[in-house]
Amino acid sequence: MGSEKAYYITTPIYYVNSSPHIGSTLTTLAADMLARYQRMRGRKVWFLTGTDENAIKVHRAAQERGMPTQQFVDELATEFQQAWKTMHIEYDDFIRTTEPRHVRVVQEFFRRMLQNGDIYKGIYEGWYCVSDETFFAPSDVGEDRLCPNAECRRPLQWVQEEDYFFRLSAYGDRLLRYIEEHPDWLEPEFRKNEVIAFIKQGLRDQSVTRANPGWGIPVPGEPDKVIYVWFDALINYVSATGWPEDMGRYQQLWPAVHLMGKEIFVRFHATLWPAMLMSVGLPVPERIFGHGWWTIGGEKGSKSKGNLPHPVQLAKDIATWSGAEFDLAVDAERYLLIREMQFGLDSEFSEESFRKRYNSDLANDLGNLLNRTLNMVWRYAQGRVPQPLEHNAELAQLAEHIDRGIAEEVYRFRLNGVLEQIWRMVSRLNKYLDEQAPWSLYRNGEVERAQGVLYDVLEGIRLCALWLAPTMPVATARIWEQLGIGTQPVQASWQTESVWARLQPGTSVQQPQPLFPRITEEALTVTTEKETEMEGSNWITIQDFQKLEIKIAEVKWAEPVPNTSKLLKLTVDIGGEERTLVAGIAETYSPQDVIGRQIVVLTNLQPATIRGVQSQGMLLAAEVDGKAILLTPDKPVPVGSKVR
RNA sequence: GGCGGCGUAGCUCAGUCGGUCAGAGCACACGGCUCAUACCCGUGGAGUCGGCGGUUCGAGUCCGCCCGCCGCUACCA
Repeated sequence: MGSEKAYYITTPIYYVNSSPHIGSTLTTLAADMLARYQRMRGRKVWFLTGTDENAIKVHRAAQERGMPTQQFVDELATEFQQAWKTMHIEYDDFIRTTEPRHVRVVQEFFRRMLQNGDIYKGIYEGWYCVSDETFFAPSDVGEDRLCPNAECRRPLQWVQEEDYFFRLSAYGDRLLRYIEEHPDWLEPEFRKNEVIAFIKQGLRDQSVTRANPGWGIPVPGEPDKVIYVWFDALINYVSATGWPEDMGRYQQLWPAVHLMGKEIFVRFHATLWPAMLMSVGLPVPERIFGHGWWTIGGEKGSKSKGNLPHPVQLAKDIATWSGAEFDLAVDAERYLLIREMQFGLDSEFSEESFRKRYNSDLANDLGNLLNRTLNMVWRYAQGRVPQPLEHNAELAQLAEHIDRGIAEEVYRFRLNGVLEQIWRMVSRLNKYLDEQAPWSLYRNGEVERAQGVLYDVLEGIRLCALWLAPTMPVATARIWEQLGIGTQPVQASWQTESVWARLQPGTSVQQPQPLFPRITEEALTVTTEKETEMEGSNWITIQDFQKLEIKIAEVKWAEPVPNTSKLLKLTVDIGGEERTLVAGIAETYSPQDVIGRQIVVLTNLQPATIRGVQSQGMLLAAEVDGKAILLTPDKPVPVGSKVR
């Protein structure tokens, strides 16, 4: 690495309690795209991702599996690395918070902040579960004061623990001033406003240590305490630079551009982290961008709900639907994940719209363009790149505009906008072919003119592939290969290659080979049938049904759950036993409406704490336009009657 | 509750300082082409720009109120 300041881009370090999902894939993919773009533009780039391994929950998850914690995190870190490799994501560094290089720096941060008075000793109070060795926020604890962990449910203790605190409260004004003076620092804009509102309401000091549960980074000089997870995790961005030992490397890298999901933008990346850096005397990050989520039915998709595909599985699906080679299906997925999302906002995930987009953009527009052009090159120019007739000023100018447009979109993190820019050229080329109709020219004996048109289109395709390389590194390499170019676009210099008429006449092109075969209805039907066979149908067996314990209950009491609009807390009798239920029926029913009524309750559902209230079962209701309509017995029945 | 945002063609959304802003893409219909992965190209529909008032010569574009939806509101990697 030279001495010039690198483009240092980061993703959050991912929590190793499960495998990569579509959310972490989105962040990492976006970072990969930006890193590849900057690299092609000739900047030194350092792309960092990694895993967060010090959380107490990780330790517990390992213990539950009867596995040494280190081995557990090793395996999950490997899983992340493999997933990224499969998705054609190429990072420069993968940091793990259990690594000594990170632990040292966290402790150094702690020491410095203790020294300058920003960390002080205080009393942390909270609900503590002895069994889980975990603190819970008051908002997570129900009135029953039982452990929110559904598998635990033991009584919690109100404990006071001597802990260290970070004087976050002292940084509000400095943060606000910095935000004001650097309008592009936090993006998107509407989230910046959330940060401002958050800071303006007043910042509170933050506890940064916990009693040592046998896992985590020890507090220097106090082995009975560990650094609390957020304080530890955020520092990875600096510890990966080699600070403070390798100041040369640090100076080339820091500050970084941070990319993350919106859930950890406001409080952590845009508030706590910059304040920590200010305290230690380091520059704050260069840019901080929080993107939206893929949603299903308006809610954040999650693996536990099983409603969003696993990224690798989605690539396999695309390959199956279309018949595309797996690596090209991966690139197609990369394209779709970026193209189908307004990067700052949430986007609704739909397989169908992914398929439509695949067909219209990749198969019909881009793929078919390459295919039809090469076909004509073989027919009308003996499979060699022909001579241009004259400089095509119009297309050359369009290329320049798009090049500039891409730079602008990249700066604003509008990654879908980058792709929209490129499609201006794809569309123009398809149209240009129709306008010029080289097949007619050839038939009329105007061979050179026909060939000139083909040159222009080939050149346009070459540029599109160059521009698309950060998004689809493998597919664009195939395109250049088919054009007879001996190098890969990802390794090309944007500056020298993003210029009209770089394509060398005379070189042999390859026989056209569809990169992105269309997804047809027939293929889809076959796939669906296959899936049905493989996964079993949607039928459940009578045994499955018998696992459900459904009873008639009587509502003894009902009251709204504070600070919610949809929730009622119900106390019900299920036949000699009282249960508390949280039900989302407040939009349809008031407490008086339901008290005394008989309802249908699923009584052996795993309890869950909702808004601080533990719900010990689920009331059954019909859903009409999103509102709940209660199910009740046709005539009064003994409370506790089984439903079957 | 407080702060912020959104509600524009069937769908997803653009609309910068108020005056060709009533738009794009997809979908649909019709037409053209035949080099191509039944592709590509062209044309079209018309939507009270959430509702009601107001400011203005003129308002999706500013102001007020109302309806609906959403985000943030501290320890959730």
